[in-house]
Amino acid sequence: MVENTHMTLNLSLARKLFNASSFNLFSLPAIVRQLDPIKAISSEFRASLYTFFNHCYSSSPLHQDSYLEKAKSHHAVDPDAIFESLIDNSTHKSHLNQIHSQLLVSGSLDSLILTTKLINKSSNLGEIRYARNLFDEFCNPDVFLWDAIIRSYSRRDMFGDALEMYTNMQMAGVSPDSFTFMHVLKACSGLPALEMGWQVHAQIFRHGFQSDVLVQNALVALYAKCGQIGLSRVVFDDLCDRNVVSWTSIISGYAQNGEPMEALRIFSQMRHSSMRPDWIALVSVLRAYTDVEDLQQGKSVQGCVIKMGLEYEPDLLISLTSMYAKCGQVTLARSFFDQMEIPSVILWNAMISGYAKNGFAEEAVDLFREMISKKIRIDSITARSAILACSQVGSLELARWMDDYIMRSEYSDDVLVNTALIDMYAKCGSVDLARIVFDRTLDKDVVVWSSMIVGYGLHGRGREAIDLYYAMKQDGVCPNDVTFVGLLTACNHSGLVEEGWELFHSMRYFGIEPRHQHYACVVDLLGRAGRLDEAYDFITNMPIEPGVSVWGALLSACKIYRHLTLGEFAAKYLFTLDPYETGHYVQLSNLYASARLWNHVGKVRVLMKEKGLTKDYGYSLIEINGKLQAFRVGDKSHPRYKEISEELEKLEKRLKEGGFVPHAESVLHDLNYEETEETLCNHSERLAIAYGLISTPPGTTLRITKNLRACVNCHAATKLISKLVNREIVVRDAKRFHHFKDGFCSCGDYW
DNA sequence: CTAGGGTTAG
Repeated sequence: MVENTHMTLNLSLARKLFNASSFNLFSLPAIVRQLDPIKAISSEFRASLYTFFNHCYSSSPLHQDSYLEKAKSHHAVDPDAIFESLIDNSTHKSHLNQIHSQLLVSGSLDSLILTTKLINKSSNLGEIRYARNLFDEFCNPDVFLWDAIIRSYSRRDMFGDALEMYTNMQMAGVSPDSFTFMHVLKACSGLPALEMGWQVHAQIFRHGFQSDVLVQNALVALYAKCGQIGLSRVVFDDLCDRNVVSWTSIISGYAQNGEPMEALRIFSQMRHSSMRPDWIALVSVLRAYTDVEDLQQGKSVQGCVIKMGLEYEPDLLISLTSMYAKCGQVTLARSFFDQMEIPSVILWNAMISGYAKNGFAEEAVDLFREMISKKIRIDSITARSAILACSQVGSLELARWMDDYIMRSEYSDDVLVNTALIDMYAKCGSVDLARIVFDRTLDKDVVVWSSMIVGYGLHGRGREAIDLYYAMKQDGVCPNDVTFVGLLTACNHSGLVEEGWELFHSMRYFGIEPRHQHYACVVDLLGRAGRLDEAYDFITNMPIEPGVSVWGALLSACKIYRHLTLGEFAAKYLFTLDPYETGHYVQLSNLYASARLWNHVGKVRVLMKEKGLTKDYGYSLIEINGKLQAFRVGDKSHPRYKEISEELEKLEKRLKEGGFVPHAESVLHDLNYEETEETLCNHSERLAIAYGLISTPPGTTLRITKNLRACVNCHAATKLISKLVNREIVVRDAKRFHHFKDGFCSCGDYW
């Protein structure tokens, strides 16, 4: 039979080829192509060929179950189909390379379809340059090929290149399709480039895509990413055939633009329409609830998740973890975190940042360490969250460890990570180490400069903060509102009243509108100079309603200068604005105590009781050999308590000999001073110092962290101690750092 | 011959 002869011929040819070349899977399509032009092939022939394929595939690194399935059908012997399957199953650039050369051998390269597939696969494997090379081999790419290369760039976040290819495409006279617009718009939102987006929008009209759901959805996302949520809404409202993506885009758009309530409103509209949300839609909705911090409602979405059987969707677990972590429900968040089996950086980041944000800094650091020991790849967000946690722990040793880790990681040049390190060192007590990070940071942006300025301010090194500000301007970097918060704080903490006043007024030259914090700093400045009436005038002339920070600054100043009427006035505002903040009551109580108005002190205590407020007990932490030890008065649980109290007695004796007299008011009226900062502080600071003295070699700097602000007595005592024992003592209180040395403090006795 | 939307952080 003729057919049979053909078959035998072809099979023998195939065998010959098989034996001749060191045969591999990739040459299979070329062999099959040699078998052409046999179109009608008998089932017997196919069976033989199938055995052949089977042999090839089983010895190949690519497992082709899907292909073997296809091979049983008659399409299997189509070489292009084999190529297609090979491309689909490639996992490495070397595979693509072999396929490419076989395409050239078999003369299939003119098949745009296969090349498009090859380009798409290259970009999915991250081989963007290779994809571009493939593209460049074509003289007349069609729209699909253009789409493939634009998509490749866009998906790799190379938005500029994507837009450049789009321009080239237009110059080549190729008409875009909906996919072109989709990817071009994605590139515009990635940059983001609103102007370009507008131009593309016009072209979309010209090409008649105004009711194409794909393109319109991309427009909704574009305008949302550019902060033009109103325009997103217009596009969304004009869309008659909305799908689940349209709804998700507008919901997440509102959530991203700080309008979570509107996002949730649209979600309920969506539920009233017959549109069923999928898991991505639910992720967006959860994000909106996260911003609203409405746990009750968030839980109802969790119910929705379970009802739809999506509770094992990994990304929904991430969103639920993140939502609960952000709302402070870290235990609940942890239970979702623990449910997830596949490792995901985003999930770990959500948990770490959740811990850090809610005062569980140690847990955050532990989780970060666990991540490293489990060899889970971190990203720059992990690094930043972990660094943030370290700055809250406050241990300089931990800070050093973190810096060392980052320096050896791929994030040593990451500007955002370095900014976090600067902030961390400053908050862990060493502004000089912060400066080293600052100096090694390349391409300093305004945030890097500002962090360093804020750091100097925190430590009362106002001169250096101001010098750095001039250096920054010299460097051509424009200050922002945060820069000025740092500068003004620095001036406050260093007593640079005139400089601060001038800086405040220079803000308008940079077009920066002062915010509450800036006004509070000025009030603080004037207050420090004793110019209380001026401070009050300043407040009454503020263009914005004075808030807690402003009145708080005034009250502090009144306490220092014992200005009763003005202090009471400020306190009245504070109690209205923020009735449950213990600190304000303590401040007022201190004001009364300093004026020896003991019955007023008592009244404040009653006021606190009525509100159900309890005082925060003071404690001090000291870091010894990288370990933090906590002290509060009367706490005898420390294993070295006896030695500590002996040292303390010695210290008190030497203080007395050195002429230290405790603040008279607080000693006189034991019964009434219960709520003042003196009792709250409880001199835990001195316990920590005593422990530090007996646990470290002479001359070692002591680093102490307190939860409250410095109290007058402890501050005076610590100054003297630093001189008596010849040690530098660094104390971080709730607001700032004090560097005690030779009987002086860097704060100049004003805080 | 391609999917498109989302999650961390600031």
